[in-house]
Amino acid sequence: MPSTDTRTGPDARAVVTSEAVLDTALTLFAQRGYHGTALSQIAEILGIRTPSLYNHMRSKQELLETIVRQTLDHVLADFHAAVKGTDDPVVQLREATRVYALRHATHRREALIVNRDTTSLPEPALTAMRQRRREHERAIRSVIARGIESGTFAVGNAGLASFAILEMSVSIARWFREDGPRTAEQVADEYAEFALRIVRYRP
Amino acid sequence: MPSTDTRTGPDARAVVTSEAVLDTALTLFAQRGYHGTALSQIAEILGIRTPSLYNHMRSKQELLETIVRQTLDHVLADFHAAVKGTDDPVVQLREATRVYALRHATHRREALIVNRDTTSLPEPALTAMRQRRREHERAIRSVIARGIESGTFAVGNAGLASFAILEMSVSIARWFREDGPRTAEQVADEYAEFALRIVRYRP
DNA sequence: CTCGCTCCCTAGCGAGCGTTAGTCAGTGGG
DNA sequence: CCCACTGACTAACGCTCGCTAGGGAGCGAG
Repeated sequence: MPSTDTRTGPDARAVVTSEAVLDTALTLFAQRGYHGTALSQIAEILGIRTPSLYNHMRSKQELLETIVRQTLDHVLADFHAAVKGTDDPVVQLREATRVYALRHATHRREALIVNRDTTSLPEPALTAMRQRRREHERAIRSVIARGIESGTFAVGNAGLASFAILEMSVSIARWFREDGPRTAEQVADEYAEFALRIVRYRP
Repeated sequence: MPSTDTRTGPDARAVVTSEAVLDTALTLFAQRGYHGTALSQIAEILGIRTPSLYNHMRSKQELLETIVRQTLDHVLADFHAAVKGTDDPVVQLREATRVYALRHATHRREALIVNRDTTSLPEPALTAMRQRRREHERAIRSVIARGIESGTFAVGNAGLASFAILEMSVSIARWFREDGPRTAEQVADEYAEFALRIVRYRP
């Protein structure tokens, strides 16, 4: 949440941090998209004029790049932590899906921006970010492939299954509400179960 | 594909139809997003100047609205045709998923635009389009709910499952290639099978 | 007290946007 | 043959965009 000054009145003067700028950008980019958001809108919410934003950031593009890079790094870190403890494809796929789904429920704005606006990044950032996503997808795919090899999973094509699992999780960011009937953890558990069903793991 | 004049040379004069404008908009909106696309880019591809576009359309917004409305209408028509012949939830869910997935493979550009840029529509079109999507989602959900009631499906929550099934299908538009290893029909069949697995239908 | 730093402000630049108005060349039908 | 229509053009509009320059108020440290 943007931390503005507590003073009010005619000569109230907002005091803004770079975290507040990033947070507001997060909200607006998620709502209207990167190209659909003007810096003036970010500034207005923070209670300052547009040029003052430049005390806290270098450019609009840098804002987007920061958001995307941080998010993808977290996703990869989540994944590696999730699969670390075991070699069992069942546990690995369940855990990898669970943390991925959980992140999309708890960090909805970041997820929406990454999925909608990554392509608006300039090169070379675009290629770097695409590579991070591919890395994650390939890792999931190889977990499924090992499960197929060992006869634990029964699915025609590991690639198709990995796409389906990843993208159904991404969608959580679109509909999940914190004040809804289910907690983020409950939803993540359900989706982890869906993932195992897709690869037809029968306990 | 844009149908331009066959003449070439220094004084070649492009001749453009409104279908060609829509088609080019489809390609660019899908590639760069609605806000990320300028009319000048559409005009350049068609080989005309920007103002000439107005001989074939009313506004940029109208282009987007046409794309979204047509696509969602086709999705709903697909669905109703798919479930018409039977009351069996298994067949209905498989067919509904199959035609939805198939459309996302064969009409990738439309699907990408609907999913990314629907929120850029002005009211009241936005509400109308959201309602069409909800209608579709609710219809899928009720198929699943009937399957649960009859004991054919075993899944905790029909809503969660319907979201997962719909959104994994949407993702096809992101990776499918016509010249890839699988045909659109094959992919659609696989995803229809995934849908039944998610609701744990055991043949 | 005062110096220097932080961070806001106003003013303004240059570019690009979607859109309108008005013009003119080519084409097909009477 | 000519006239109306189609569909391109140039010119220009008002607006918004991201961003820069330069100035000044408030605050903490010495």
